Amino acid sequence: MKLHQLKYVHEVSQQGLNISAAAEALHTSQPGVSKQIQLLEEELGLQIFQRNGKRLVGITEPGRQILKLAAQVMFDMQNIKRVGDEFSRVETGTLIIATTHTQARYKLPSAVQQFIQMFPNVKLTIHQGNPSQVASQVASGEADIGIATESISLDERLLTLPCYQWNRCLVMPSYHPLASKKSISLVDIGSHPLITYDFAFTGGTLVSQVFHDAGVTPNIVLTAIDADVIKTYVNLGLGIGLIANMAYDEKRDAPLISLDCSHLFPDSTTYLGVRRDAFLRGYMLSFMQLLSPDINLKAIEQTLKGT
Amino acid sequence: MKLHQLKYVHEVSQQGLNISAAAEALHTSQPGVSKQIQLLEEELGLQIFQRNGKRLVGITEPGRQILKLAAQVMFDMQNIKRVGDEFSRVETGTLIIATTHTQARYKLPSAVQQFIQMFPNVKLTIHQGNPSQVASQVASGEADIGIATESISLDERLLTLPCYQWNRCLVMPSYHPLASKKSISLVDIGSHPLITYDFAFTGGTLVSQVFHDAGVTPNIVLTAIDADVIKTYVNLGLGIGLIANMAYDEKRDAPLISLDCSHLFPDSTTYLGVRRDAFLRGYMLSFMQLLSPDINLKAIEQTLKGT
DNA sequence: CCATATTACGGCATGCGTAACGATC
DNA sequence: GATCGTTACGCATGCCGTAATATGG
Repeated sequence: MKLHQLKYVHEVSQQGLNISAAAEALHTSQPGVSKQIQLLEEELGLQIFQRNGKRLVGITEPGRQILKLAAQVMFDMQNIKRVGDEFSRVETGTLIIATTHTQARYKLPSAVQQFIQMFPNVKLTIHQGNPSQVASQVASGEADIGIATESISLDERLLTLPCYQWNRCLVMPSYHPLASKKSISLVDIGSHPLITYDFAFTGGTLVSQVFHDAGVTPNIVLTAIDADVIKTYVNLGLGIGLIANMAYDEKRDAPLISLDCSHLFPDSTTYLGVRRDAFLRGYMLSFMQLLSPDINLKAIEQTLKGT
Repeated sequence: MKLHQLKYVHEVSQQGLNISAAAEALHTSQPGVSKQIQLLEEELGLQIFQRNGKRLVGITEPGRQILKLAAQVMFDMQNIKRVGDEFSRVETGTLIIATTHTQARYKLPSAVQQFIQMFPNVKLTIHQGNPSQVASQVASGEADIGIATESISLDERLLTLPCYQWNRCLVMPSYHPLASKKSISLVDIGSHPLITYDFAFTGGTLVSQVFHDAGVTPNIVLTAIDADVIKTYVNLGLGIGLIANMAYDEKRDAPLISLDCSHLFPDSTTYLGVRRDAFLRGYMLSFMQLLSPDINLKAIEQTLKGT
C-alpha cells in the first residue's frame, strides 16, 4: 500500500470519479493513476469504485471508508511536513482562516494587522462562508482555523474554544422616534419595522427565541447576510437595524445612531475551532492569542494532548 | 516522504534508539534503515534523533512530534487494511482485549465463550493489566478494546462507553460473627480485619471515600490485586473480604458466605474503551454487544462520526 | 464518434543488500 | 576490541510515461 495510491483514489473521488481529471490535477499520467488504483484494490481485496464496464459510476461502501481513512492519512502526512517547516522554516508558511462576514469585517482586522506585521513571511488567506461551511472547511483540513458564532462545535474532530462574547445594538436614523428613548424594550422593537441578519447566519435562533418568550412578534421586513447591507437599508428608511454591537462605529456610520440592547438578549459567544489532530504552527497559536489573549495556555495543552 | 521511513523511525525509537535492532525487527538491512532515516531528516530539514558522533543518544523535540504523527499514520494504515479485511476476509482476523483481572476472570468468560463460538476464525487475545495499562494499550493501538472500571477515560483519543454497573459484597467464613447479622453497616466492617483490592486497581478510592465520609477507619490488614487471592486469605481466617459481587459464586466459593453491601457503597461503573479513530471490525462490535447488549447503536453512531 | 478506462512496454529512478569504512564506548 | 552507524556500489524492483487498445455514452 503506497501513499500515492491513497492520493490517487482521493483525487479521483474529488474529481467526480474522473480518472483523467484526477491525473491532470496530480500532474501525472492517466494510465498510471488507473494502474495504481487497480493495484490498491487488488491488495485490499475489494473494489473501491463501482464500475460499469470501464466507467467509474460510484463508490462502494468499503470504498467510502477507505476514502475517509485516506484523507486522514494525507492530513497526518501534512502534519508531519508542518513539524518540519515549524523547526526548519521558522515563521514562514501559510495560514488559512475560515470565518463569517461579520467576524472578517469587524473583529479580525486588528488581529490580522498585528499578525502580518509580526509574521511578514506567512501567507494569510481568509475563506468566507456561513458557519457550517466554516466548520466543514476546518474539519476537512482546507482551513487551519475557523471562527464563527454557531454550529462550529458539531464535528467530533473539532476542538472549539470560546473566543469572545458580544451582544447586539439597534441602529437607526437620529430622527427616529426611538432615538430619544432612554431605555429600549422588546415591545419598542416589535412596534417598528426591523431589519436583521438572516437567521441561518448568526445567533438568530437565539434572538427569535427571546422575542418568542416575551410574547412579542417582531415585524421583520428584511433579512440580510451582513451588517453593512443592513445599515444600508436602515439608511434608506426601511426600518431599524438589529446588528452585532461591534458592527457599529460612531464615526463611520455617522448618520446612524446606535442603542445598546445588551439588557434584552443574552450574550452570544464566538468560537474558535481547530482540528483536534492538527499540528498547529507557532504562528497559528500566535494568531489565536492575538484574537483572544487568554486562550493560549488551553490551546497548547490541547495540542500536546496526544503525548 | 515514504511510509517505510516512518516505520523505520518508529521502530528505532521502540528499540531504544538502536538502528541495528530495528533493522532486524523489520527484517531488513541496517544500512537501509540508516539511509532512509537520513533521507527523511533531510527532507524535513531537521534532526529527529540526537547524535553523538555516530551514536543515537536521544530524540529531539521536533522528533518527538514526528514520532507521534508517524504512529498516527501507521495506525491509519492499519485501519485501511482492516477495512479491506472486513469486506474480503469476513469474520476472520484478530481481536485483542485489554482488561483487568476481575473483568477477565468474572465478567468476560460468558461473552468470550459466545464469541469464539460465533467467530471461530477470529484469534482472540486477552491482555491483562491495571486500568492505566489497559487505557494506554488501547490508546496506542496495541489492543482493540479495553475494559476497566477506572481511569480509562483520561485520554482524549479514547471513546468510553458505560458497560455495566456493579457493587460489592463481603465474604467470610460461615462461622464468622457478622454472618448472622441481617444488615451490615460500615461500622460492622470497620470493627473487623479487612482484606480488599489494592487501591490502585479498582474503585478503591471510592471505597475509602465512603469510609472516610462515615468517620470509620477500616482495619485493612491486606490488599491484593484480585478476588481469588483475597478469598484465599479470608479462607485462612485473616479477615473478612470486600470484593466485587460478581466475584462471589455460591457453589465455587462454598466454604465462604457472602453478604451484599450495595446499600453501603454507590455503584461502580465499568467502561468499555476504544480508540475514536479506530475502524472497528464487525466482530469487534459484536463482542461489545455480547458484553453489554444495549450499547451497539451508540457505538455504531460513534464509529461513523467522521463521515 | 468522442471521451474515458485498461493493457502493453521500455526507460529511469529508487530502495535494498553486501561489503568496506569510521567512530564510539 | 567490539558494537554500532555511515558510506560505497551493484542489482533488482517498480513506477512513470508514451503508445496502442477496448469500451461506454
